Order: sequence, then C-alpha cells, then structure tokens
Amino acid sequence: MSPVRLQAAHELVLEQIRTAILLGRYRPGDSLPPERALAEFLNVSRTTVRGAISILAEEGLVEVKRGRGGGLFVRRINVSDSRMRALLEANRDRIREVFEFRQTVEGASAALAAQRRTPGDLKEIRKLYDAMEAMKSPHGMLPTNPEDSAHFHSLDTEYHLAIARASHNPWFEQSVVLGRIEMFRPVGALFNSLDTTGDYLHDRILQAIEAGDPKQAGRSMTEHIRTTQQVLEGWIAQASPNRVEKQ
Amino acid sequence: MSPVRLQAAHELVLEQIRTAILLGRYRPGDSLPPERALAEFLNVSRTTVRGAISILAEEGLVEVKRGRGGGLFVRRINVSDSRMRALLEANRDRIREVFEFRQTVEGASAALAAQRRTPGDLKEIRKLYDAMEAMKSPHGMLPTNPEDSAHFHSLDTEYHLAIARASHNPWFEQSVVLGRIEMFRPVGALFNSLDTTGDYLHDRILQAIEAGDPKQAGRSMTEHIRTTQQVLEGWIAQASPNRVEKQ
Amino acid sequence: MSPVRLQAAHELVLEQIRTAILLGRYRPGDSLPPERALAEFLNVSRTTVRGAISILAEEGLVEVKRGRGGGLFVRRINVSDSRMRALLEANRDRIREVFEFRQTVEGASAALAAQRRTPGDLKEIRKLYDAMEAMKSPHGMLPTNPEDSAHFHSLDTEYHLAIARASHNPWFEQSVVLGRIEMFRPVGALFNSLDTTGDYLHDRILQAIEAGDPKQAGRSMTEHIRTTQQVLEGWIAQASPNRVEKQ
Amino acid sequence: MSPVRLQAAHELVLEQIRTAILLGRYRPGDSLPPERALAEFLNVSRTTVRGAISILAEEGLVEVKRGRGGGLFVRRINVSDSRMRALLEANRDRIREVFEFRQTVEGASAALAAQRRTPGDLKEIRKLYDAMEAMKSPHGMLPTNPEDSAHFHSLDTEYHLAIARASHNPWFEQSVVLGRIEMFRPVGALFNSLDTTGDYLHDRILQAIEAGDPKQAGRSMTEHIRTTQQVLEGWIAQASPNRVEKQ
DNA sequence: GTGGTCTAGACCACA
DNA sequence: GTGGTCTAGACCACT
Repeated sequence: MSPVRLQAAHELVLEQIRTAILLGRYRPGDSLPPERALAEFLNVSRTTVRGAISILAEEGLVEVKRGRGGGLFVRRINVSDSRMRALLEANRDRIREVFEFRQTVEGASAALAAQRRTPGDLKEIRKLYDAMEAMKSPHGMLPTNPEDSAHFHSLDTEYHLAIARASHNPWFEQSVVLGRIEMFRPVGALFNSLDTTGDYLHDRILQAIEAGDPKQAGRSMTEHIRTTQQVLEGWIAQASPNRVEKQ
Repeated sequence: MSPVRLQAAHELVLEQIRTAILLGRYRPGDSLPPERALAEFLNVSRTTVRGAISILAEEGLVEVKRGRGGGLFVRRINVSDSRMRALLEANRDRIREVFEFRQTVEGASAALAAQRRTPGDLKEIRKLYDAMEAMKSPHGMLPTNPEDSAHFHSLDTEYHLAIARASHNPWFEQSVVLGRIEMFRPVGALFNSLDTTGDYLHDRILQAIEAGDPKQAGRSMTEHIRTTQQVLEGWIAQASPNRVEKQ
Repeated sequence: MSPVRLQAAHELVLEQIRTAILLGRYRPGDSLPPERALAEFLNVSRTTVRGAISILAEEGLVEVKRGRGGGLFVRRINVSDSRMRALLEANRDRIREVFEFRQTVEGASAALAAQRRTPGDLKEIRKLYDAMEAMKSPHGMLPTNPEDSAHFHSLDTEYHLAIARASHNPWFEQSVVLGRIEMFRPVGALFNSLDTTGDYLHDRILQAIEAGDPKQAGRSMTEHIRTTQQVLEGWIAQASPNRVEKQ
Repeated sequence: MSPVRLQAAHELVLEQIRTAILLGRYRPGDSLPPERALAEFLNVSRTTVRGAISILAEEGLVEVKRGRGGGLFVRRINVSDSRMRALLEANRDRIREVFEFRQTVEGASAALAAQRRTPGDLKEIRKLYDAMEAMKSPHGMLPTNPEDSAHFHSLDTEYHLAIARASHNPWFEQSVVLGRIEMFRPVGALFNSLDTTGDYLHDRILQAIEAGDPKQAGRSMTEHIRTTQQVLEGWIAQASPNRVEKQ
C-alpha cells in the first residue's frame, strides 16, 4: 500500500486548467473564463480558483491582467528549437512509452468507433476533419505561422478525442485523454509552439469509421500514431549528434 | 471543465485498503497490518486510518477484534447466488466496458512482455503459474472450498500483474491494475466468494511469453479475457429469465 | 498588540493632498495639479484620486471648477475667531503635547544642523529667511492681508523643514514634518487663516547655524517654539472666560 | 507628493507581530498566541493573520507546529559573531542616526517623566529595575547564557518604554518605540542573541526620576544611550581591521 | 485544541 | 466588469 496524497482543491483546479491549456482548448493569447465563471464551472469558491491561478501565473503559463478588459490570458511562449530538443531528448523514454500506449488504445478506440459511431459522432468527427482541411494551403501543406499552427494542433486534439468518444467506452476515452496530455507534458506549454501534428492518414481513419470497418480504422489509427512518433523522433534526433547546448 | 471533487484523506485510505482486499492481497480470515503500521505506510495519522477502518467495519468487509491477539481481520462474506446475480446484472454495461478495455490493454501488455521479459520476469510469472497448477485437483479442477478459491483468485491476479510489469511500460501496468480493480468493484467484497477466474489458456500465454512470440501472447491473453467474460456473463444470465428477486 | 486599521487608497490620497495644503505648499486660490497628474504622482488610478477630491470638495477645502480654465482650487476659508478658539481649546492637550515634542526635536535638529550644514543647506535656509524678511513692512511687521499671511506661513514651514534637513538625520527630518503637520491638524484647513507663525528669533537661529554653534542654535530654536506656543495659547485664552458661542 | 502605498491588512499584522518579537515581548522558544486569538486581538480575520504568519515562517522568524501542543513559536537563531559584525558594519550609518535620535527623545522623555510620573509609573519602573537587578550575578555581572540574556534584554526594553510612558506625551512614547525597533531591525531577529544592553546608569536614571529631577534624569538617560552606542560600536570595530569574511 | 483549507459573500481599485 | 483582498464561519487532519 502506497502513501496517500491529499489533493487540495486548488491542486485539482490547477490540473483541470492546465490540462485544458495543454490540450489546446485555450491557446496562447486566448483568455480563460473569468475567475468567477471558473469557480462556478468547477464548483469551488473563487478563493480556490485563485490559488490555482496564482501558481499558473508563477509558472508563466498564464498571465493576469487587471481592470476592465483584463482577465486571465494564456501566455505565448517561445522556446528555441535546440532547447526543445534537449527537453524532449531527456524524456525520450517517457515519450516512447506513451506513444506505445497511444497506438494500442487509440487503435482500439478507432476500431470500436467504426462499429458504434452514431450519426452525431460522425458529424462531429467530419466537422473537425473538414476544419483541418480548410486550414491547409492549396498544395496540402499545414499552416506554418504560430497562431494557425496552434489552432490546427487544437483541432487535431479534438479530432482524436471525438473518435475516442465514438467508441462509447469511457475507459478508452479516458486513456486517450491521459495519453494525449502526457504527450505534451514533458515540455509543458512550450510544446504549443511545436508542430508535431501532421495529418498522416487522417482521411483513411475517417473513411474507415464512416464505412464501419473496424479493422481498417484500428490499423490506420495505429499507423497514424506510429508515423507521428517517427516524425517527432526524427526531429529530435536531427541536430543531436553535434548539438552544443549550454545548460 | 468539470466540477472537482475533494477526496478526504480517510476516503483515500479506505480506497487503498479496499483495493488491497479486492485484489486478493488480503484474503478472508487474513489479518490486516495493525493501525499504527497502516498509518505509517500510508503516511497519515492514526485518526485518519481509524476513520477508514470504521467504515470498512460497518460495511462488514473488515472485523475489528480487541485485546490480545486482536487486530483487523478480513471477513468472509456469504452472499446468495441470486443476490450476486442481481448486482452484476445491474452493472452489466460497466462490466462489458471494462472487459473490452482489458482485452485491449492486457493483450498488448502480453505481446510487449513476450518481447521484453527479463529472466527475472519469466521466473516470477512461472512461479505464479506453477503455484496455481499446484492447487488444482489431479483431474485439473480448480479448488472449490472458499479458502482455496480465494487463494487461487489472488494468485491469478498476481499472474496478470506480473505479465503487465514485464511489458516494461508503466502505462500498461497502470491500466491493467485499474481494469482489474474495476472488474471487482461493482459487487464490492462480495465478489470474493465468486470464482470467475478460470485459467483458460494460462498455459498458452506463458508459453508464448517464454518463447518470445508477441503475436501469440497477445492473442492468447485477449482470448483468455474474452473467455472469462463469457463465463461470467453466462453465469449472470443463467437464472435470470425466471428470477424472482425480493428487494 | 492593537487592532490594525486598514487605510483605503483614497484615504491615503486624501491625507497627502490635505497635508500639502496644511503645510502651505498649496495656498488659498492656488490650483492643485490636474487629476491625471495627481494620479501619476501618487501612483493610483484617477478613480481613486476623484474619490479623495470629492471628499475635499465636500469639506469645502477644495473647489472643483469645470470646463476650460477649470481645475482644482484651494478655497479661502474664513472662520470667526471665536469658532477657531473653541476648536483649539478643545484640543488644548494635544497642542501642548505636540509643542513639547517640537521643542525637543526641532531644538536637537537645529543643533545638529549647526554642526553639519553644507553650503547648499545654508544657502537654502538663508534664501527662505530673506524671503520672509522681504515680506515684512518697513517697521518689521508681518503681513496682514490673508493672501500674504498664507504665503508667509508657507515660507516659515519651509524654513523649519530646511533646518531639519540640514541635520542630515532622517529621524529628525521625519519628526519635524510630523510635528508640523500635527500642529495644524486640530483645526484642519481653518488654520490657514490664522497667523501663529511669528518669526521670533528666526534671525538668531540662522546666525547660530551659520556660525556653527550647536548649543546656541538648539537653544534659540527651542525658545522660538516655546514662544510660538505661548502666543498661541495666549490667543486661545484671550476671549475664553466670557466666551458666548452659538453652536 | 509621494506615491501612496496601499498597506494590505496582512502587512499591518505582519508588522505588529514582528515588532512584538523584535521588542522582545516574545522571545526565542516562546509561543505566540494561537491564530484565532491573534485574529481577535488585531480585529482581523484568521485568513489575514495566516497571510502574515506564512511570511514570518518563510523568513524563518517563526516556526509553525501542528497538532495538539502545536502553535506558533519564535525561532532561536544563532549567528556567528563575525557575520553579525558584518551586518552591523554595513548599517553603521543607520545605527549612528538612530542612536542620535534616541539620545534626544529618550533624554527628553526621562526629563518629562521626572516631572510627571505617577505613583503607578514609579512602581512599574522600579519593578522592572528590580527584576533586572535580580538577574545579575553576585558580582553585578549580566547574565550570559542565551535564554537569560534574551530575558534581560526584554526587561530592558520594557524599562525604557515604561519611562517613555511616564512622560505622558504620546509623541515621545511613539518615538521611543520606533527608535528601539529600528535599533534592532538591521539584523532582524538575529540581534536577539547579542547582548548590547548593558545597564550603565540604570540606577541613576531611576533615582533621578524618583527624585523628580528632570535635568538629572535627562542627562543620565542621554549618557546611558551614548554609552550603549559606544559599547556597540566598539564591539563592531573589534575584529574589523583584519577581518576575513567569506561571503 | 492546534494549524490547514475551503466556502460564500462582500467591497475595493483598476482600466 | 475584471482581478485583489478581506470577512466570518466551517470542517478536517494532526498530535
């Protein structure tokens, strides 16, 4: 039996808000809901919300502006590629582990989704797919400026979550969410500025789910995640051999 | 963002102890560690442990004996088959969901274990397998008296967890643990008296892991869990059509 | 330990402005800096400045004129001698106390000033002395019309503060300022119209400081303040016996 | 006009508590009143008190112990003589200034006290004097172990404050308090462990006040403070010439 | 019976 | 209409 850790309410609130940001629901520059609204959503007092916010502000993930027109804002963080690479490389094992897990659970989710998706699920998934398509350049390139890239990243997250929801099994939903958060955790919010998304096989996944073909849906999703992992690992390795990092 | 729920310390302690019992680490008749030891393991005060214990005692899962030779004992609970069936039937969906999840993550765990198991892992897994074999009757029947059945159940749990550990990926380990706890949760401690274990394909799984054959290991594990599920669902359905339940 | 009292921002602003007026830095008829400037000096928002101003306006110490050529103006207040006497008499003890304190700290300040004054200090003190001399009538009488009287009063304050500064000890400076503010506080702005200044021994103080004679400087200053006190107390007592006050 | 600083309630509370400790009203090892009591004395909410306490705890001036028998405790801090000397030397000017001020205001306080002391004042002053005498060794030496030294220091403070109160002029009282706090501030609570007290002329001051001789009382007090200053400055200078300080 | 935390509500300063 | 702070009261965990 392992030691129990008393979770303070403000820690739970912290986690909720941080997760929402890491998942891209609030993007750099966006404003979070005002304190009073957060308190109501989360069913805690404003004091408790403030406890969480003050930690986020200290971490630099959120910026607090006062007065009318003020509020809570997600900060835009720029981090050099080399610094990012160092962080990712230091977490290489954890990244490998989470991608392995994601291949399994997201593959299975997609297969279940192909069997159980309701019309509403399909509509939601296609809407997100179309929104991503609409952001591409005429030649099929992903957006490159930071703002749009972050938006694309956020749509991609919602796409994966929508598929997980269509599995109609809360265990898979939950696992997909946790895996996705973990993927972004190693570098905290910094990751926002990196595009690891790609949309490899997004179309094949969608078609398989629409066609109700679980085998194909599962295979495509697993393949998609494997590809993403390879792209990310390639990017990390890129400058590593002769990298000279000061601290 | 969803409402946060504050976990009281005694609730966390309660959950830890209940989980340990449900996983079979402490079987009916066994004594739990004394309060002081629990308080130390769990890093809380004795007051808090006592709060949890008193709830467990009220639930009837644990019995508190005072004086010399006293302590905390796991109670043996007998519940009628019909009552058990009603409880399980009421949770049929949750049971289906968790088995679906277990098929996926335990299958993948077994496949990874086949690739990565160390000699130590193999030794541990085989030891548990052998212990289970040793409990069978000459004709390969599982033990039937409650005591031995509970022991068998406990060995089975450890067998699954050892395979999950051999995957050397904490995500799978964690998922296997959670899935296994959940499997037993719907009926609380009552489940202790029911044998749903079976050992269908235990040998095939072990052989595949020893042989380093991930495909076969994964398939066997998935199959094993599917079979267990079918046995359980069959048992539930058995008396249902003409069941007459009062209350 | 005594109860703490929370000072609202607008109260602090109020105090600052009132003090500046009571010390004679802004005299009747003068205009105060515009709201925006005050807000900037005081490092608060305009809202807060406005809160303070509105109180001062209600008290009648300040007048707000709108439109072009408008602004904040210190009002000239006339109060009957008998009303003034009543106010002072009600505060007789506090007046005695503050004069006692002033004798001590201003005496010591003057003595230190005699030892430590820089050429710049001397120049400043003499400039203020000369300005006061220039306002006297040919026969050495103090100015009598309200405007000039207020100006003289303001020069006198600066003279005392300049000597305190020349002590080059912040504790004495601070004490002189506080004592001087307090001397004027009992009767609020009304005191502006009363001339209690006198210039008894101003010349002797200056000479002693210039001569670098601490003993003489201290004695003269102490004497000067004692005299001022006596004049004030005499004035208060003057009509008291048969005073008939309607409200 | 200078920027106004909004004093938060917890800052005021902080100041009150810190002052009480610096003045020796609570000595190392003593417990402060419990949070709830402080909140009541200070007429603020417990939340506010806690804000102040958490700062004191971070500073290391106070230690918080939980559970029954817990509470707020003044920490005993030991600082090497050389470190203390460095701190004091860095604040040499501020120390000189405050002693200059103390000579003036405490001298004047003592003189006034000689004229105005009530029987109650005399009794109080003598009681403190006797308590100090009782702590001396048979040969008139001050106590040397840290505990008693701190106690002696605390009695000495109360002795000075009692004389200031006997002046029956709040300006002098307040100045004596501020000067005394400032004397100890440069090195924070560390000073607690240093004995700068001495009791030079304590007897002469008491006799003059009892005899109602203001001149003698003032002179003795001024002399007493001058001596204390010289002793302190001698102690600072002692090892300075060839001091080798790391950091 | 202590400190640790949360709640619900309020008022204020800010822009 | 936002965040910043305080209040009064409550419950909990600790020792």
